[in-house]
Amino acid sequence: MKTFYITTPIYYANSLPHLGHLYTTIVADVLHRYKEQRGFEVHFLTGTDEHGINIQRAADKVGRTPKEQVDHIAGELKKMFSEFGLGPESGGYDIFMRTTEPFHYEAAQNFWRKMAAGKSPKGRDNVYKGHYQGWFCAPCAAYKAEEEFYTPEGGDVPFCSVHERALDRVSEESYFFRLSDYEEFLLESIENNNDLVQPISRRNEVISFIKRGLQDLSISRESKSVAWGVPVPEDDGHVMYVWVDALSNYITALGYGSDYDDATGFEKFWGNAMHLVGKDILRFHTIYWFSFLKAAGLPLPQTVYAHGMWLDSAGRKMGKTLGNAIEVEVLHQHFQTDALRYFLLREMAFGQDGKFGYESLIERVNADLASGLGNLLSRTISMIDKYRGGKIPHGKIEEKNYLLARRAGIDPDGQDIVSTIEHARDEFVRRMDRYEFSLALETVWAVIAKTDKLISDSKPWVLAKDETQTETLNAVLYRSAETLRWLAVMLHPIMPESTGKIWRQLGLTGDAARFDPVDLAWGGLYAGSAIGEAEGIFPRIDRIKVMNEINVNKAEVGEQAPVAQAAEVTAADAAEGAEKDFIFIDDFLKVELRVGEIKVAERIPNADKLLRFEVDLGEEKPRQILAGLAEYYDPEKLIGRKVVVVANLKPRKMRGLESQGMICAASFTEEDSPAIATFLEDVSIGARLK
RNA sequence: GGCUGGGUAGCUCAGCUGGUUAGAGCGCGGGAUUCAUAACCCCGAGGUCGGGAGUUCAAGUCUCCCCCCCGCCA
Repeated sequence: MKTFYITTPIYYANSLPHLGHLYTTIVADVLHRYKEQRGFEVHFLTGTDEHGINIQRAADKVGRTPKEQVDHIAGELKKMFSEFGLGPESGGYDIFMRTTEPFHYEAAQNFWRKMAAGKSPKGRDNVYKGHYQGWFCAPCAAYKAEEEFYTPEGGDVPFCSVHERALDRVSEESYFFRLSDYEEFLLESIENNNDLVQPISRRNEVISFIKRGLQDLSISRESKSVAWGVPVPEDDGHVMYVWVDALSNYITALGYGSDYDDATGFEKFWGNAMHLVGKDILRFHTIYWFSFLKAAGLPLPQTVYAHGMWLDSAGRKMGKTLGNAIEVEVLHQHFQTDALRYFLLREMAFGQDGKFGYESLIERVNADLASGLGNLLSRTISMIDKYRGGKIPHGKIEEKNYLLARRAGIDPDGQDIVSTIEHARDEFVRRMDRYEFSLALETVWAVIAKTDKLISDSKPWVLAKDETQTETLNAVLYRSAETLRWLAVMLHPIMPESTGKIWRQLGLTGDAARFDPVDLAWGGLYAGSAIGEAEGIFPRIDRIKVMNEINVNKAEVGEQAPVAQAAEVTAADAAEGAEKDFIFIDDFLKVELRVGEIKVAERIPNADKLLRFEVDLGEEKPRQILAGLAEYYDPEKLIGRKVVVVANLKPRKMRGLESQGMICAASFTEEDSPAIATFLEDVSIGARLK
């Protein structure tokens, strides 16, 4: 049997689980299920990397031992994975690897011994002892060259330019790996094999990095300065550099180098391995890892694939400082796992960066899943129930009825739909095989659209009233149901739970997971079989409601939800004014009210109330205006709207953004929903109100 | 600074080796319809394809210059 070994990185056990962990693991899980359908015996590894100075420090900080710290993080990760259906109980990962396992110590040491015993491609010792002097960034877990740090004014300790914090001075005895002898080997391996490092753009970066020249790598620390690690064999005074220890996990977990055997085996799976990594750790997984493997006389993996990062909806990196991170807990509370899986694979062109916004997630769920796939299932099941008593009709049309079918706009022999869906299937498989998930899903959705059109065009509700059209109606219903069967098989890796529901509603037994999409043949749905009970698989999400819940939620989760001060006109303000004396026209004219068109409207991360607008007042460029309307309006729906703007209001800053004016809205009380002032007639942008 | 990749409809993006009126999805406006999760179907609006120069019968697509953005540079 063909085998496939898929790995996520083992996640560094110094921070709590976040979207990045979830994303990589979901992608791995999708590939895992897909490859299984395609007939591979798959082994799926994830886990935690638990050694190193950072762990030691993180543990010290919270008063735990390193082991307690890593147990805690590993536990949190497992918990998250199981909440999202990625645990072994849901058919997810096969092994949760932890580098503190005793067998890993033994195996990692054997891996080291093997490297040390061998010669480099240039015939020198792979590992030698020397002296290391330099600066080390603990958060990066990397030594820093001169151009990678700077010394702040008045200080004498340099700072890491990535982490903006002090580097550690390291001056000690160290083992080195003869990386400089591996340039040719690496270039040859990578350049001659397009699959080895993907995507191509990343591969090119790795190549150009190697071409600039490689230096030998320090691969140990004295244990008196870093104790939390795997001891260097035969030399307890040193522990291995975390990356040596961590990378080797991919093989030690398979039983390499120890007696440990989880019934899978190195020989069996190492021949076809794929490492999924974030682009930030690509170098370690290519240059270092490939060289280590070569040094130990082991073959390279099949593929190392570097995926992109999720940015916030404005395209910025997510992080604690900006407070714009997507909360895994919030996702779990408000969204189905399958919907999230779909979104993650559909929204990001795999390999590139992607933007993640709760609003776009809701939009995709509503448009693609509820209105698309879910609705197609719903209408199909409902019609079979209503028109055919819940039994799948046969789909054949006799020749004598061809004319009738044509009259209803239906291709009589169904060849049309069969070739369409076969073609889509081929395309889907081709794209999945190239990890083009987003495109693969687009292909499937084109089939959904086509099927919806088939139904709308043939109008089953009309056919149902015409006895001569019995067969035509049968054919429409059958084609739609059989198409859904195909869709369930194709989409299974992405949405295992929902496709199971589709499967059962079609009255099928067995499991979509067991079908290889390549083997799908038209006609697998048996005429006469009874459909299952109808059940909505993707409920529509009320965008405004859920967005508000999410904001409240985030506040509860502990993120500061700063009081958003809105530039809104309230009745209270107005009422106060009303008690005063009359004003003169001049007073009124001091207020410059102008017509503006909303060009951009969006929520501000973490702000419950504020929306950010860009309003075109016919000036050189649109003005940025903030208004406290987020609880009442869906920003997207406001784009293009003409509104009244107080144009000469003194600009002020809110949440760091300057508001250059005010959008007028009316409301009775503070609690009342405001209504934005608008025009019924067409009016030019920039026109003044008077 | 060096090297990549890119700047196409309000948003996200397709547009291979240059060839008739520049496409898709979402959003927006209108129509039609009722099997369905206010879903589905049809029609429409909206782009001087970053700017400039050039090659060509013909350029989003090739060349050069400029501007801007992303990534990599232990």
